[in-house]
Amino acid sequence: MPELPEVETIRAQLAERITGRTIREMEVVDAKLAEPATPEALVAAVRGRRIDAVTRRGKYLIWEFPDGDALALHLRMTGRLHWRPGPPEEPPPFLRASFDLDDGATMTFSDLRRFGRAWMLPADPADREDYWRGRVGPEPLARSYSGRDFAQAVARRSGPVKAVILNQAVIAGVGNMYADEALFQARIHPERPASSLSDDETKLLHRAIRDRLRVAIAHGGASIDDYRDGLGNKGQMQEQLRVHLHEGEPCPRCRTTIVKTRVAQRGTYTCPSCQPRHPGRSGS
DNA sequence: ATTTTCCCCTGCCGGC
DNA sequence: TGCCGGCAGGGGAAAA
Repeated sequence: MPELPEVETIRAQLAERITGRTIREMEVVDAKLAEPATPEALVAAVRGRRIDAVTRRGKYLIWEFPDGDALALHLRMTGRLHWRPGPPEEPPPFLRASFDLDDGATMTFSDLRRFGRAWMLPADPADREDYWRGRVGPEPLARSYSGRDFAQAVARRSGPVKAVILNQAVIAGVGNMYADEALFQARIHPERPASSLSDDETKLLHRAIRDRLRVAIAHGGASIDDYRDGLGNKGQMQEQLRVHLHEGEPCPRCRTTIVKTRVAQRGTYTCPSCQPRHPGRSGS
C-alpha cells in the first residue's frame, strides 16, 4: 500500500519526467475518481495546464500548475500512477484516468479497488494551508521536524501509540506497514498508551520512524502486492521488513516468534519479547 | 475534543 | 466443486 516512501518514489520519478510539460488531454474513465466533483469540472481544470512542479504532502501527490492551482492525487490502497514515453500498447487493467502530455508521454491512473481520488486544491496559499490543517500534520522527514514536536503531539494522546502514529494529523505519511516497522525498531508495543511513553521512548520512536521511511525511500518503496513505482516497477523494501507480514517467523533480533494481532483495526505484527506490553517488568 | 466505528471497493483465501 | 464470509487498509464521515 502506498505510504510516504512509495509516494515519494513516484514523485521523484515523475518530477524528472513531467516537470515543465503541459497536459494536452485528461480522460476520466471512472467518474468516481473525481468525486465529489464531476469528471467534466476536473478535466476542465486540468486540461491545457503546465506542470510547474511535482510535490508531495504526506501520502498526497501534487501537480503544481501556474497561478497556484494544483491537482492532488491520492492512491489510497491500490492506486497506480504509471508514466510511459508514449501511449500504452493496451490500457492497463482497472484504468480510471489517463493524461496525454505535450511531449507524447502518457500517464495512467489505475486502481483495482477504486479508493483513489483526484481533485483540485485551493489556489490561494492561505486556503491551501487551511485545507491541510487538521488533515495532514508535519512532514516526518522535514529538517524542521524535531523530536520535541513529535513528543508534544504524542504526550497529549491517550490512545494506542500505533493509532497515534497512523493518525495523519499527528504525523504525515505513516501507514500500517511502517508503523509496525518503526515500533519494532524502537522496541515499543503498539498498544501502549501514547501518553505513557517515556522521553527516551518517544525519542527512539521519532528516530525509528524517520529511519524506516528514509531506508524505504532508498529501496524504492515496498511492493507487497499492488504497489508499483511511476515506471511500473516493483520496489525492494519488502525484503527489508523485519516484522510486518512475518507472522510465525523468528524475530531478526531475538528469534522469538513474531505474532500477529489487531490494533486500531489494523493487522499488527510484533515481537512479543522485544516489544513488551509492560516495560520494566519481565516478559510481556 | 478526542477516540472509535463504519464505510467504501474488489480480489483472494480458508472453511464447509 | 463451488459458494460465502472474512480479510486487507487509507482516509473521511459519523457516532460515541
